[in-house]
Amino acid sequence: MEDNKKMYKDRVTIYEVAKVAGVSLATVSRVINNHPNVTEKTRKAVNDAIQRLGYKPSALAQGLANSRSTNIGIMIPSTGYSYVSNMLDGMIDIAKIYGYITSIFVTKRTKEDAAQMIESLIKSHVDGAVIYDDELGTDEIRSIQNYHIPLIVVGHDMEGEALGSIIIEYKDPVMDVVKEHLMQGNDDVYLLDIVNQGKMLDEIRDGLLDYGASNGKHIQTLQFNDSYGIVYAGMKEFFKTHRTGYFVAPRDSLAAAIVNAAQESGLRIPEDVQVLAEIGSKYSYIVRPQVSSFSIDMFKVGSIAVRMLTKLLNEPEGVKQKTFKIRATFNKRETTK
Amino acid sequence: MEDNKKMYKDRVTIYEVAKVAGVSLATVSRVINNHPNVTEKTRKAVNDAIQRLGYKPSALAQGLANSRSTNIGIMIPSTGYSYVSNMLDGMIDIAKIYGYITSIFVTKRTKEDAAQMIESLIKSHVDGAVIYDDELGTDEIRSIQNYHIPLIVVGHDMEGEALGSIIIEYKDPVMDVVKEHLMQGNDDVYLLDIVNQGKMLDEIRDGLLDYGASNGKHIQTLQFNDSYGIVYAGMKEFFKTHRTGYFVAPRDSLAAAIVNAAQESGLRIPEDVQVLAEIGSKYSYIVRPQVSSFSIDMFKVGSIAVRMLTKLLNEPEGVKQKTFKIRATFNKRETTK
DNA sequence: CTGTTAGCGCGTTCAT
DNA sequence: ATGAACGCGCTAACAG
Repeated sequence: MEDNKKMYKDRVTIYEVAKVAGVSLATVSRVINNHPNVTEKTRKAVNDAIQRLGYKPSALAQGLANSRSTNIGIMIPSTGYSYVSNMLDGMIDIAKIYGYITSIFVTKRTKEDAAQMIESLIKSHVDGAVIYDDELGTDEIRSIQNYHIPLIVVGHDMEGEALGSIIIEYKDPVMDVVKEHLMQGNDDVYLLDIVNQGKMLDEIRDGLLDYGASNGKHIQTLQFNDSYGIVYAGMKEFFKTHRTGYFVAPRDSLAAAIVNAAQESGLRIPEDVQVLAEIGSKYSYIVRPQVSSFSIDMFKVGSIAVRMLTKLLNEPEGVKQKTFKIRATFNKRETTK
Repeated sequence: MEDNKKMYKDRVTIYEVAKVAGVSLATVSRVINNHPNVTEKTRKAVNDAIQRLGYKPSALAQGLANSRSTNIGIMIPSTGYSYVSNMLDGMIDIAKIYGYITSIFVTKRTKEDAAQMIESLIKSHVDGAVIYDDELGTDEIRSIQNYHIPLIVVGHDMEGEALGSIIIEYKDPVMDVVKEHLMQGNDDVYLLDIVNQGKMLDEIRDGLLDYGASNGKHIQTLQFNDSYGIVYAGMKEFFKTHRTGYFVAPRDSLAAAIVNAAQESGLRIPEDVQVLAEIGSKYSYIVRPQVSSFSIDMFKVGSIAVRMLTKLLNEPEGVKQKTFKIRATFNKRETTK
C-alpha cells in the first residue's frame, strides 16, 4: 500500500509508540524507565502500544542520551585456555546479573595488537572494563584511564582513581614447592620454557632461574612452542638420552605431555621423573598419574572482578577495598614425591 | 580555574577538535572517515588536533548516526566447554579483522534465560548476530528476524531472508559407528545421558535409542549430572557389578571418567570395555588409552560463521551460499576395537 | 574544498 | 500528570 519499496519497516522508535498510545514521547520514556508520576491508565496504554509494536528501546540512543552504555569491556588473551574461559564465564555471569552487556577484546600477546584493542575499547564507549592481559604494561593501562574508564586489572598490582586490581599469587607458591625440592639436595630441575607464554609465567621462570643461580643450582631450560604435540614429541626425544628429572611445566596439559612421554619411554613416575604443573585445570586430575599442580578458581576471579567494577561504577568514591589478592593453592597429586 | 567541581574533563568531542583545528565539525568528520575532498593541509591540522586532544570518536554516536553499531552479537551457552570457546575464538578473530566488536550473550540452557538474552540482543542494537544455542527453537530465532537483524545460526537447519546457517553433522557419523558395532552382533551399548546436555546431544541419544528399539537392540541409558567427578564415581560403582560394555559418552572428558574408572576397576580397554566420545577435544589424545571420538574444527566453524555474517551485512542480496555443512570426522583411537 | 543544518533515538529539564 | 524543546556526539546531504 504505502511505500512498498522498503519491504519492511525499520526499527520502531519511541515516537511511534507515543503516537499509537496517544501520548508524547516523554511519557513513553517515563514508562520505560519506571518513573513515578504516570497514571496507571496511561502507563497501561503505553505498555500496550509497546507490546503491540514490539518496541525495544535502542541501547545506542539511550547510551548517547545518558552517556552510559551499560556495556563493559573485557580484555583477555585468547579464550583458548580453560582458565581464561572460566574467568570469562564468571565475568559474563555477574555482568548479566547487573544488567551489563559484555564486549570482548581479545589480544594476541603482542604490543601492537594490545594497543589496537585499547583503541577499540575506548571508542566503544564502555562504562568500565576489566583487563586481564599479560602483555600490557602498567603505563599502557594507565593511558586508558585518561579516558576516565573505570578499570579492574587482573594480574597487575596497581592502584589509582577508579582503578581496582586483583592480584593472582602464583609465583610464590610455585617457587616454594620447587625450592623445597631443591633444598632436599636435588639438582635436576628442568623448566619448560614456552614461547609466548605470557608475562606471569615468564616471571616465575625468571624467579626460579635467579634462585637457582644464587644458590648454586643449575636449573635447565627446555624451550618449546605452545602445543601438546610438540612438547610430547620433544620429550620423547629427550627421554632417549635422559632418564630422570624434575620437570616444571606452565600448564597441566603440557605437563601431561611430559607424563605421557615419560611413561611411554619406560620411565616411572614419580620414581624416575617428577612433573609439576604451574597452572592446573581438569587435566591435572584426569590424566594418569594425576598431575601435581597449582590452581586458582578463575571463575571466582572473574566474578569478583566484575563485582568490583560494578561497585566502582555505581559508587565511584565509596569503594574501600580496591585490591584483592588470591593465592594459588598447591594440589599435590601423583607426579611428585 | 574554571569549573573545578569536575576534576577532569569529559570525553573530548568532535566539536572541540573542530575548534582547536579551526575548522567545522563536518571537516573533522571527513577526516575521521577518510573522505576525499580534504586538503592535505587541513587534514593535517585536524589530525594534529586529534592527536593533541587524544580524541576518539564515540562509537555510540557514530552508531546512532549511521544506524550501524559495528557490533555483532554472539549467543552461546557457557564458554566452559572447549569446543565452545574454540568457536568463540574463531568468531572474535574474524570479527576483529572486519572491524567489528563482539558482544557476548551467554544463555544458560533454559528457555527463559534464552528469551532474556534475545531481548538483550535486540536492544543492544547489534548489526548482526551468530547464534549457537541448543535451547532455542527455530520460532524464537525467527522472532529475532522481526527486528531485521541478520543472523547466522549454527546447528539449526534454517533458511530465510538475511539468515544463514551452519549445519554441524554429528548425529549421522556417531550413529554410523555405533550401528556398526551393533551390527556385529553386540548388544552391550550403554549411553551416558547427561542432564542438560543440550538439544544436539539429546537428538543423538534419541536417534540411537530409536534405532535400538527398532532393531531389537536394548541400548541402556546411564544418567548423570555433567561432571567428571560424578561420572567417575558413578562408573566406579557401576563396574563393581558390570565387567563389560560399549560406552558412549557425550564429551571426551566424560569418556575419560569412564576410561579411568574402568582401568582402576581392573578392566582392560578395549578388550573388556570400549569407550566412545561424541564430542572430542584435547582430552581424547591426552588420556591413556587415547579415546576414540568425533571432532569438528570449531575454530573454523566460528570463523566461517562470522565471515558469512559480514557478507550478509555488506551485500544483503548478493549472498548465494547461505548454508554451510560441516561433518564430524571419526578419529578411531585406542578405546574402541 | 568547506561550513550549515537536519536528523539518528532517547532522556530530561521546564513549563503547563 | 503530561508535553515541548533541547542536547548527547556524530554523519550526511545541501549549499556555498
